[in-house]
Amino acid sequence: MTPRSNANDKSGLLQYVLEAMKRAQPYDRETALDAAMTLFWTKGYHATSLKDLEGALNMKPGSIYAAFSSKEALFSAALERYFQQTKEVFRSMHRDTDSPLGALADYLRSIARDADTDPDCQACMLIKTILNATTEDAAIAEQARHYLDQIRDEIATAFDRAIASGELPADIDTNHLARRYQANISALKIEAHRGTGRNELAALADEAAGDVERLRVRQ
Amino acid sequence: MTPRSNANDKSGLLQYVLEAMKRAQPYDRETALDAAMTLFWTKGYHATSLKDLEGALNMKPGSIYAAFSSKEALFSAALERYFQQTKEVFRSMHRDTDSPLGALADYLRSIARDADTDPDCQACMLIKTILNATTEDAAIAEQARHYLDQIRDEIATAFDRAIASGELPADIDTNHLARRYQANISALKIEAHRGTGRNELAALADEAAGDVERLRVRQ
DNA sequence: TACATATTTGAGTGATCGCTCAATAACATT
DNA sequence: AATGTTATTGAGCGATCACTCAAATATGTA
Repeated sequence: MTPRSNANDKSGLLQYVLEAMKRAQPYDRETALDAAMTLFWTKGYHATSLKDLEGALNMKPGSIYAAFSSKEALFSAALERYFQQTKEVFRSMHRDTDSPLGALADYLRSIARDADTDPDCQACMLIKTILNATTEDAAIAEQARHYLDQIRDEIATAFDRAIASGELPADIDTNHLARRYQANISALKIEAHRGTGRNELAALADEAAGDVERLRVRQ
Repeated sequence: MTPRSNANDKSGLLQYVLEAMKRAQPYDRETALDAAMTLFWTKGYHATSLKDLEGALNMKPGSIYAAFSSKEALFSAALERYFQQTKEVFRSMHRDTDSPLGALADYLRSIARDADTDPDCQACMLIKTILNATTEDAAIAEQARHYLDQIRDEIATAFDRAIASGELPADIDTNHLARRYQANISALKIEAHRGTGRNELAALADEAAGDVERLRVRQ
C-alpha cells in the first residue's frame, strides 16, 4: 500500500487510505496448486521459501496456511498434481493405438521434442524430489518413490498390451522392460535439464526408441 | 562448556573454568574437505546449514570462514574434490587393461556392486547439484556441468582407446557413445539412490554392460 | 622469557525462515 | 439494514540462517 505520488496529493492520500487492507479476490485452489507445482518443480522443496510461494500463488501467508496447512503439505499436494498430470500424459499417448511398442517409442522421442521447445525444461519432479530430500523430509521422498513405482506399473501395463497385441512374445519380462524404460526416461530428462544440444538429445532419444522397437517379434 | 555435575562440586567448577575457550587442535584441510564433501553430497547445498558443517568438520564458524571464505566456496571446493575422486576411480579402472570395452562394461557393473554394499548410496553429486541448483546459485550448477562434461571426455577417451586396440571400428562416433554411456551411469545411480533391489539393479547394469560389449567388432 | 604473530572460539549481528492470530473485509442470513 | 459467519491480510513471533569480529589461545621468533 504505497502512497501514490501524483499531481493531486489530496486525491492520492485519500486513495491510499481507501486501499489499506483491501481484500483480494478469493484464490482458486487449482490455479494456486498449479503455480505451486511449477515453482516447487523448478526450485525444489528446500530452496523455495514462503515468500516465493506468496509471489507465485498471489496469496498472503495466512491464506496459504488456511488453504494448505503447511509448506510440506503444499509440496505434497503439488507432487500429487505432478504425478496425476504425468500419468495422464503417458496414458493419452497410449490410448487408441494399435501399436503399443510404437507408442512407447514415440513417448521417448517426445522427451527430446518437448525439451526443444522449452529452454528451461526441468528433469522429472519426482526424481528431483527423491534426490533432493533429506532425512528430515523423508515423507515427501517416500511419496515421490511411490509415485515413480506407480508410473513404472503404467509402463509395464503398456508392455503387457504389446504382448496382447502380438508385438512381444508372451514370456518376456515386462516388469524388467518397464524398469529399464523408466531409467531411460530419467536419463533423457536429465540430459535435457543439463542443456544437452537438440541433435544429441534427439539422437539419444531415437536410440532408446529404437531399442524398444527392436523388441518387436517378426510378423 | 557445560559445568560438570559430579560428587566433587569444587573440582567440577575448577575444571569448568579451566576448560572455558580451550582452543581446538588445528584442523586438517583435507580431512575437513572430505567431511564437507560427504555432507554436501548427502544433503545438497540448500539443506546443509553452517551448523551441520560445524558438526561434520568439527570446526567453529570463524574457522570455517577463515579456511573456506563462504558456504558457497566450500561447496565449490567439495564439488571439485568429488570430481577429482570420480575421475581417479574411472581412470584406475581403465589403467593397464587390454580390453577398454571390457573395462567400460565392468565399470557399469561396479555401480550395482557398490550400491549393494552401501545402503545409503547416493546418486552422483554432480547430477544432484545440477538438478538442485537455483538461479541464485547458478555458478555451482555451471561448475558441476563443466565437470560432467570433463568426465564425458574421459569416457570418450576410453572409447577412443577401444578403437586403437581394435575393439571398435574406426568410424564409430565415440562422443555419442560417451554421452550415452554417461546417461546410463546417471540412470543406474539414480536407481541405486531410489532403493531399487539388488537383483533388479544388477540386471540393469548387466544389460547396459552387454550393450557396450556388443559393440565389439568380430575378430 | 617476553613479545609478536597466527589461529580458533563463540557471542552476537542483521536478515530470513515458517508460521500464527487479531483485525478487517466480504459474504450469507434474518 | 443489522447481525452472524467466513475468508484474507499482514504485522509480528520465535527460530534459524550465513557470517563477523573481539577475545582468547597456540605457535613462532628474538
